[in-house]
Amino acid sequence: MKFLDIGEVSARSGIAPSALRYYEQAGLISSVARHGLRRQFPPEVLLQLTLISMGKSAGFSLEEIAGMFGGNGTPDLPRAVLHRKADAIDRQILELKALRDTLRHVADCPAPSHMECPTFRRLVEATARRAAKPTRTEKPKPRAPR
Amino acid sequence: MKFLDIGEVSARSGIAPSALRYYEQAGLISSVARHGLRRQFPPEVLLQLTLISMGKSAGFSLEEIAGMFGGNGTPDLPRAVLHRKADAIDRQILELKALRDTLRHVADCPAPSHMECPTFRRLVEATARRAAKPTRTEKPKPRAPR
DNA sequence: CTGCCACTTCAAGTCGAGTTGAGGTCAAGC
DNA sequence: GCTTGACCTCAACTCGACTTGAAGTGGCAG
Repeated sequence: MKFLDIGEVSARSGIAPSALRYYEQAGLISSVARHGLRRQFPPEVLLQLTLISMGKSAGFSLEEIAGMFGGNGTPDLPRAVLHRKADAIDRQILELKALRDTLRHVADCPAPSHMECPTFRRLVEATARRAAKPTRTEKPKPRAPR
Repeated sequence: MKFLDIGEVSARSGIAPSALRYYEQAGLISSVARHGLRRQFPPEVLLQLTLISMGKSAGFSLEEIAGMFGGNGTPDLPRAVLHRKADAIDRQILELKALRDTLRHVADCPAPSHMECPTFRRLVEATARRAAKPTRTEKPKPRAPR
């Protein structure tokens, strides 16, 4: 009875109905009924959508996100995989901190060319060193996180 | 004299030559000469590429990255803008932490449906609350960070 | 009962970020 | 002096994530 019309979901989540349909097709969310033609979603969908946008902003593809939290909102993945994802996020946080610090430094450092500023180089090189260790021996292709 | 051939740059950075050419076209990096046809890059390009991949993994578009660190490797943006970018990254870090915690919780919580687990809801809702404050009054379009 | 309007489907289009393929060039090693 | 292999250009293609457009449907207001 207390289902949300797709328009409702769209309004509350800020996500276009077309995108919601797309997500449903991709198995990220699922509607439970129709009112006329209109999809009706269970209220949890709002939580799921939050999860989805978190995942997206973390650089995961919709497919990966679907893997983390299946259409039911519960993950179908083994714990170990989830922990590995979490670890990946931790590494990404480190990178983001480096980027943030670099940015702030660049904003404040009066040096004419940052490429010569030792602080700058240190910041960037620290990251380069971290990024340099290849996680997988197979497939050295960098595989952009999109 | 001590320039790097594009092949060298590709090998050291792990970025395909085609991508390097693409970046050059996009104004993110610039070659300084040719050896025959082959592009020669100054050594700083490796630093710039590190910056670029940091930016990419932070979810910035190539265009935004170009804005942060112009082709010269030095930013052409006013300090305030850079600081705002840094602040945006800080917000993203918070989101990532929430996602990571959610993931870890999901991996460990034995509850049958996470949608009912109060810890889970708290985690997600905390994020939703943060994400809910609209930064711009104009254009409520969420504008995925890609 | 009639409109209206937000939804529906399905196909096609768009945008960013590259990759791929055809046809060409060049400097280095044999 | 050839051949080879890695690069060159330019156009076309791919892929993910959606959006847009055309043509249709159905509940609700008047």
